[in-house]
Amino acid sequence: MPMEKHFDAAEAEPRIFADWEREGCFAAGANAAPGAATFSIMIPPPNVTGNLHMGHAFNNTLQDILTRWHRMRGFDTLWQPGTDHAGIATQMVVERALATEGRRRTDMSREAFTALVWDQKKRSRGNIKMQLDRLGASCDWSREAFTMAGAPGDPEGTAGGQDFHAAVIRTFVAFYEDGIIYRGKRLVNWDPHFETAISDLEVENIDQPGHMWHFKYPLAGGETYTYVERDEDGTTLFEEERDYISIATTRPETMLGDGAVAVHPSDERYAAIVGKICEIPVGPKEQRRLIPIITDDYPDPAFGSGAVKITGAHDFNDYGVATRNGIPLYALMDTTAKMRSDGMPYADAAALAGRIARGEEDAPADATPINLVPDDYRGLDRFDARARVVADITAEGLAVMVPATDPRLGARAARPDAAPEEGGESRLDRLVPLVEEKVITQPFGDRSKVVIEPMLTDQWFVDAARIVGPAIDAVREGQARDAGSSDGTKILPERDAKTYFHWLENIEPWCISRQLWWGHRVPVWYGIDLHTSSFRDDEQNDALDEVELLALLTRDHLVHSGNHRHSAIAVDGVVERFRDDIAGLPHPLNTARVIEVRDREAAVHALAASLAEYNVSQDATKLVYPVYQDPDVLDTWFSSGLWPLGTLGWTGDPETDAANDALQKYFPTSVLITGFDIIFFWVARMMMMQFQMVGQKPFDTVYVHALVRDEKGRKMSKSLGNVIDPLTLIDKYGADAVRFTLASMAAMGRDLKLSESRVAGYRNFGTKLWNAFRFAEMNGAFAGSYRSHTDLSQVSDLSRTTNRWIVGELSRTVETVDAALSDYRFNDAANTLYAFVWGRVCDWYLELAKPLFDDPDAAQETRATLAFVLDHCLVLLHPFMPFVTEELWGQTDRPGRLVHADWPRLDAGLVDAAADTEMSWVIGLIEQIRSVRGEMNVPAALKAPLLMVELDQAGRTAYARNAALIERLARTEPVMEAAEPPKGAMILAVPGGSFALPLADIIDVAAEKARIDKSLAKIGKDIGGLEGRLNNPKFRASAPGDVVAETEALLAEKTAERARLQAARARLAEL
RNA sequence: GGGCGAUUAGCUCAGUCGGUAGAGCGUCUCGUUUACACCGAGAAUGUCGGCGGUUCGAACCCGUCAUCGCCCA
Repeated sequence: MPMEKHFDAAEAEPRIFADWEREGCFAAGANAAPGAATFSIMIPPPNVTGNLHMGHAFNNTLQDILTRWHRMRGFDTLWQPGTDHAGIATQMVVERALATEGRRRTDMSREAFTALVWDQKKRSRGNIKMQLDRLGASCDWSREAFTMAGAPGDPEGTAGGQDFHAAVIRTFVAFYEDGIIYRGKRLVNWDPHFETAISDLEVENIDQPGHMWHFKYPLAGGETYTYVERDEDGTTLFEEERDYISIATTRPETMLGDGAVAVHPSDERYAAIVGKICEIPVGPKEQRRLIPIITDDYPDPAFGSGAVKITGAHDFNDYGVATRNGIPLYALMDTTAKMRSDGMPYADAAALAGRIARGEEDAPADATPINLVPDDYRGLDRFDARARVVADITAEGLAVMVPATDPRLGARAARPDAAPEEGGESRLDRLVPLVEEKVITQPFGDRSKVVIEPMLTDQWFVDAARIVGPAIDAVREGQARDAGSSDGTKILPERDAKTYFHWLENIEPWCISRQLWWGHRVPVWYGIDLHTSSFRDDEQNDALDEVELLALLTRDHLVHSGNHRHSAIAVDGVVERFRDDIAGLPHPLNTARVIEVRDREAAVHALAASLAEYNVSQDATKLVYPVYQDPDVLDTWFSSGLWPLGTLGWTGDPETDAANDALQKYFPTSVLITGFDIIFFWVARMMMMQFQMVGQKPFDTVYVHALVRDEKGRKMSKSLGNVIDPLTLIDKYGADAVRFTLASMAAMGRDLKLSESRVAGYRNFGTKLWNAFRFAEMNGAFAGSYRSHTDLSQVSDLSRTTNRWIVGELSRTVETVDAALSDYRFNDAANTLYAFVWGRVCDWYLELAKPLFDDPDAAQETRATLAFVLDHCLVLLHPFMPFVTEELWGQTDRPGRLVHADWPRLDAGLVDAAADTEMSWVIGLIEQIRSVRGEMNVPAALKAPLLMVELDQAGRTAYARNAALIERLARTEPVMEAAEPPKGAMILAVPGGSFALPLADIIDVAAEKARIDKSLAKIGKDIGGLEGRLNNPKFRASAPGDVVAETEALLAEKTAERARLQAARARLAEL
């Protein structure tokens, strides 16, 4: 039964994929040759609740191409799949679902909530796998990893043999013990929507139209100074007496937390008032806060008024100024970025701040308890507060006023008025508050899309600068490495290594704590520090009396006392250390049992209760020392930073790890394929973390790919609505077409502009391949004596040039494809295959083979050659188009599946130069005849007579050996010799001679003249150029010999061709 | 403001060592010749962004300008 005319992708792909999986074709080590080298790739883990977009399709296609290529070559291959737990994103998914029922996460316990997230994880994990399966990704799912596998609450335990959680926690503890991780109160990027800190990488700075307000900060005590503005030459431009300093700000609501006004030390305009005190022009009049005017290098004298208000707790630049100058950091907002309503009343806070500003009192190390939000602003959203502040200051007349026509007002500026006589009333005198319209860069959370608020909070940080060294060195070595060496890690394309270096060499501390519930909980436990100045064992009698107990019990004391803290992989590991902490306490406190409680509040409670009970019972065995775990979780990237080790079941225990075959075999991994957008997020951090934990690089090579854009070159985004879902494309065109499209466009470091017509084109390519097989089958290619594509003997002694030629072409193609894939030039590999399969095999070889099937002497070897060549097409295309190739492979009885077929190793001796020359000549002749026929409108059905006018020996031999092929493909009668072409015949100049098509009654003489004239013009131009070069003595002197020889040969050939054309033209002129 | 990249056929892009520019798609003409109309045959289309330099020779190397994009601040 003949094959169908098309490959039915929708039917075949799921079936084929299921076969592969069922037979374990993708298992680590499948098809490995004995003693084979390993090849391992770790998938960049997608978000477990996410969906794969075009970028993932691209990324995974490239990984699959490399994986399948190596597996067929007999490497011990592992492609490790898995997902990450995506802290914020996943918590968001579950919280959103809760919100539809009107519930919030805080309505339930942390355990109950995370149980819901685990459920969600279980539900969505299959989605990613399904999508990768549809793409044909040959991952080993039996080893599927998850960045939170084995964490408390994981219903699947340590599936896949990896306790990823343990690896993450162990790493944290190791870093903690080395002091690489530390806790600090610093300004961090705070996401008010998710109420968590995020790292600077998770912030997108976006330019937006905004405003800059100008306000007057009055000098305290009615002081005045002369404000003078001068130009570059020192000429006075403007001078006035002022009792204020003018400040520009884009964030008026933060004025409430100002600690100073800063000017540049070189700014002469303000020199007279440096060191003086000014007043923040907002808040209750009777408690106006006073702040000093200081100097710092940060203010830019040319920007705004040159004076900058300093709000250390709400701006990163101001934070620097404040810490350099000892200015207190006053926090103004709560975790949702509303103006604070906790802490002391405004009057007390303002008074305290005043004493600090006047130097009457030292600023506390932690100014957080001081709430400087005036009572009637408390609880307002930050943007509402901004409006209120602006309105209040303006109402009080402390806004800087300008004429309504000031251009800085932007669109709101009044146009210079029409003259009064035209009916306009002059308003030039009218003054309005100076509110500049300008573009301001604002930070947005990449997940929440809300404006990020710099906030002063306690967080955990990785001191990345301490561990960055080996990560930089390794890539330096990698970039410098010679061919064949595997020193260090090579980043491709090289330009991305520059980005990598730039970031690592300027690395900042990495904030790794997140105020979320979903994630690896920070393995640190706290216990209340009872060694405080306010607690004394007054009698020194080593026993607690009631007075002392009362002091301890004072709630305020416990709430505000410090902490002991210790880190270990579990609470058991910290018990002993807490015992040491309390060993120095009075008896019997020093014997208290260390117990774990839920949180700090519970700890205070438990301690108080225990002390109270002791007071009554005097039973020391009932005394407890409660400790509690840090409530925060770790940044997801901290755990994905361990991906290469964690997925292989690394534990950090030397003995266990030495016995872990997979770890020993597949680490370090061969290559990481990932997008440029996570070089910092992920690649750099993996480098740092693997080096720190095991002292080895995680990968030999990092291939960084670009972005998949829409066909107009725009980024695909939900808001633009131009997202192309890879599954939709796969449904429509099949996975092979999608994969081939992506591969063929994967020029290193360049964005892909994806258009559907391109995908359709490669779907057609699959059909072309399909029909080539259909042809082969109809001609019994596989039914004959053909054995297998690995048996070279059947193509080593071919009698026909056509067969020798195509085998040589195949050999060259294999070489080119291997070279391209070795260099990660996926596009070159794909395009080479396309050109070979369609342009050589289908367009020429199949057509040339048809007459050979009718030749009893050639039919047998031609069938074998055809089968051999087509089988190689399948093998070579398999990494790119796995489905259609596997299906075609299965059309014939085979010992195994294509996925495990041997990658070709062809002998370079298969290339036959004589066969190449002969076939080029034959193809050239056929193309010429076809071209002339087409241009002269010779009916396609007409078999044209063909005359050999003159021809050298090589040409005669070539023609004789391929006469049947030429006459069939060019649709000509058997050739006749003619000493002179008849009048009106069309002349074809070929290497070594010329032919004629005597079709005088058909052709249009004028058109034929025009055709030849055109050819002559073109050839004349070519000859002119060639002669120009050869006649230049400097060319002969400086150019390499082979270039000169090549040029001479080309000139000779062109000159001969021109002579033939000229002769033909002369004959036409006789008509 | 700093850094990186791009500019080649109508569109999307290749172009390795400097040696007279290629592919796919699209367009036009012709064609049901027993693999394929998701096809075949043929054709047209270029100031390689501008200017300058190096060179016997520049799409390629250098400088500069223009436009666009990305990253960082």
